[in-house]
Amino acid sequence: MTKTDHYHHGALREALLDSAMRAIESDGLERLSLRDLAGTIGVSKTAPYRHFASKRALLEAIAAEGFRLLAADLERSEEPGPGTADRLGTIARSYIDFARSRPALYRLMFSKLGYSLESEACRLNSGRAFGVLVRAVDARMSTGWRSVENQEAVILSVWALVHGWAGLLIDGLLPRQIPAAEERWAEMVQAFLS
Amino acid sequence: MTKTDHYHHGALREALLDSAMRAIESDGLERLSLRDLAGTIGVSKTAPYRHFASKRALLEAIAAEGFRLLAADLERSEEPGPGTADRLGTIARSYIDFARSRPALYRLMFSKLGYSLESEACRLNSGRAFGVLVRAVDARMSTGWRSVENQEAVILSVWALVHGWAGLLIDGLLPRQIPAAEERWAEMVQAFLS
DNA sequence: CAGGTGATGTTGGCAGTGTCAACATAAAGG
DNA sequence: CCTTTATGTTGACACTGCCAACATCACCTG
Repeated sequence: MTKTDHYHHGALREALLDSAMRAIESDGLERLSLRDLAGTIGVSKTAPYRHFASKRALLEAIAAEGFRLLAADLERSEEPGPGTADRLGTIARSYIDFARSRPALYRLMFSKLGYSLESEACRLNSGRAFGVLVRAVDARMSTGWRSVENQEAVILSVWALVHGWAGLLIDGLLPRQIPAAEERWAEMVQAFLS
Repeated sequence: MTKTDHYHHGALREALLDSAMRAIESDGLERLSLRDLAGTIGVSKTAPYRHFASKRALLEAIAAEGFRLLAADLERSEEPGPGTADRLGTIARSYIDFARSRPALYRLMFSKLGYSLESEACRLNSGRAFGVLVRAVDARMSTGWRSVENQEAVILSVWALVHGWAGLLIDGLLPRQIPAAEERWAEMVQAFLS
């Protein structure tokens, strides 16, 4: 035991979040163990409790981080660029890419069992993500349209469609030869908005 | 301890499935404990292992039962009756009603963490449920249409939409004043199919 | 620069969990 | 009647989240 073994880790909170996200992605959420996590990081079994009041609190923080990442991805695909033509399509692709690249995190974010909603950070960042969708649908529909109610329903429909598709994809319920799924999505929205 | 306390329960398997379904619906899936279950039923902690190889096996059986119930509901709403006009709408309502009345079960069915797919019963009954959807979309589109590929994409789109909406509903992500959600659904499909 | 104070990490322990091995009971069938 | 077999019980093990008591160290104030 050299003197350079730090008694204090220095960035345990970040290390925990990071390790936990990696762990749920590789072994599944239900196999996540705080003790294992601490062990892997090289810290004692109860050290995490100095940064998170409970396992649930850790998961809530992870979900919040997930919404932050999702919002960031969506906002990036909202920026003006080469593919500005079909902005909604681009956003949808980002959304589904996110769910696909971090399926366990995505499931956790919408589990409600329930992490998510209770935390302020979750509400804030999911609001940001939702905002991107709202703006995109707004832009597409702005050519004179009906009630606000109607608009809300359309937005939710679009969200439900993409969210549902993401779910089917990451839960392995789609036949293998449907890479065209996302393209089809674009058609659907187009059809609906006309 | 009277002599009439049966040493053998008689229908433990069914009692376990039943109690477990009730328990996950009232306390959440992650709080389900085999020992508690056994205790509530009035049997020793390891008795369940005579009927299920593991907790996971129990959950798989529950998921299978869920798909059986869902398939039954959907098939019932397929029968000729008063509301045969908009069959797809009726089926969608059944689907969403199912998810809403048994949210925890519905989540378990699509968890993949993962129960579901591996079991034969799950595959069979989810196939039955999917068949109902296929037939309904078929009927609606049969007025001369494009490729089979296209048809498949449409079916999956419809499923994704309803599935996604169910998810948003049971995870409490929809603003409270959207009871009109299901009606909007009908509009969307209609729009898409035209 | 001394010393105390608060944030961070550790040790030991408790109650609860899924699961296995060994044993007990009772219903069924020759 | 006696054995077989399905079913249920007991005891134990390794693991979990979490709490209380203690250790270490960075930092601030005198």
